[in-house]
Amino acid sequence: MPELPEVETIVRTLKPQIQGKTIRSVRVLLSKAMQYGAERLSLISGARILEVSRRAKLLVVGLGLAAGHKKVLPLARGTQPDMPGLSDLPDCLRDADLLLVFHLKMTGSFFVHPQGAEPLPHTRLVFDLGDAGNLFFDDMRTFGYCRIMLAEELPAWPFWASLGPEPLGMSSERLAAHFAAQFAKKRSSIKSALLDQRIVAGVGNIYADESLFSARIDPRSKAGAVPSERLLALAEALQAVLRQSIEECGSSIRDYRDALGNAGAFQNSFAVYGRKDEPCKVCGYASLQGCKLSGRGTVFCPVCQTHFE
DNA sequence: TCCTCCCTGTTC
DNA sequence: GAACAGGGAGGA
Repeated sequence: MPELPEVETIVRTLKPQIQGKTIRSVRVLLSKAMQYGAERLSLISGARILEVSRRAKLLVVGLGLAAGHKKVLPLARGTQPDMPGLSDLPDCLRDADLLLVFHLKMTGSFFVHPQGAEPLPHTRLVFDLGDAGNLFFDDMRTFGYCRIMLAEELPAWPFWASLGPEPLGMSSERLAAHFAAQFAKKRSSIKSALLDQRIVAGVGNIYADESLFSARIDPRSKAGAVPSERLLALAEALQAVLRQSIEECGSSIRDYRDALGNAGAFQNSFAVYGRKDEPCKVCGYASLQGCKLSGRGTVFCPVCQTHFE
């Protein structure tokens, strides 16, 4: 389940394989995998891949269209730098003619296969890169998607427009202050708040549980009840966990692989995620407790983690 | 603010 | 053969 560190790892491993390459054509093997902009597929033929980047859990590919295709675009080029909703988009992507925006959801993955390779059972999209091979978008559970978008359309996409800040894009003190301001209005649990992409972008089930354990906060605590010094601990813990996971190329549980087919290593550092009924690595308490929050499996140590009500 | 649904492969 | 994995949309 690619969260921020896994998507970041995929960007880093995919980029050197496809940047600068030209897309000859695209095959759509599952129509719902092309969620938006499918009528623009023909424009992509001959497009050059300018950039591969990330925002939240989304992987964004910037394209420069072939000369004959540019004039077909419905909107005039050139974005205002202060356009709301675009402030988190790297400059190199604002300048692209067209964007491919991917959400990998639980099982989306990329792999560059040799030219002419046959699709696999879960291959949903194939980008023919000519001599550079075929880029496969595989997705067993078919929750993932690709959107073909103009940068100008991003602010009108509700999901994009609602995304909160990048947790690694600011100091831990500022992140803590942001948490304090956002959590104060919430009646839900602090874990639900961490998973809320409108509050902070890119955190999923793994890093929510791990950061709350590291900050010694019970995930069932009411978000607004956690004292500010604990929110600083949480901000520091979240950033540390995300940075360490990126360093270790993400967490490989079940099927996650980067764009070179390699597994990450951060799963070996899990303190609580997936360790229900196992002993706490810090206090030795015999069996970590499990519960459901926001419909997500949650694991925590009832001894180490303080409950705030 | 919470629940159900989407989807398929793995585990019990 | 049921339970489980879970991000986000949509509905209660």
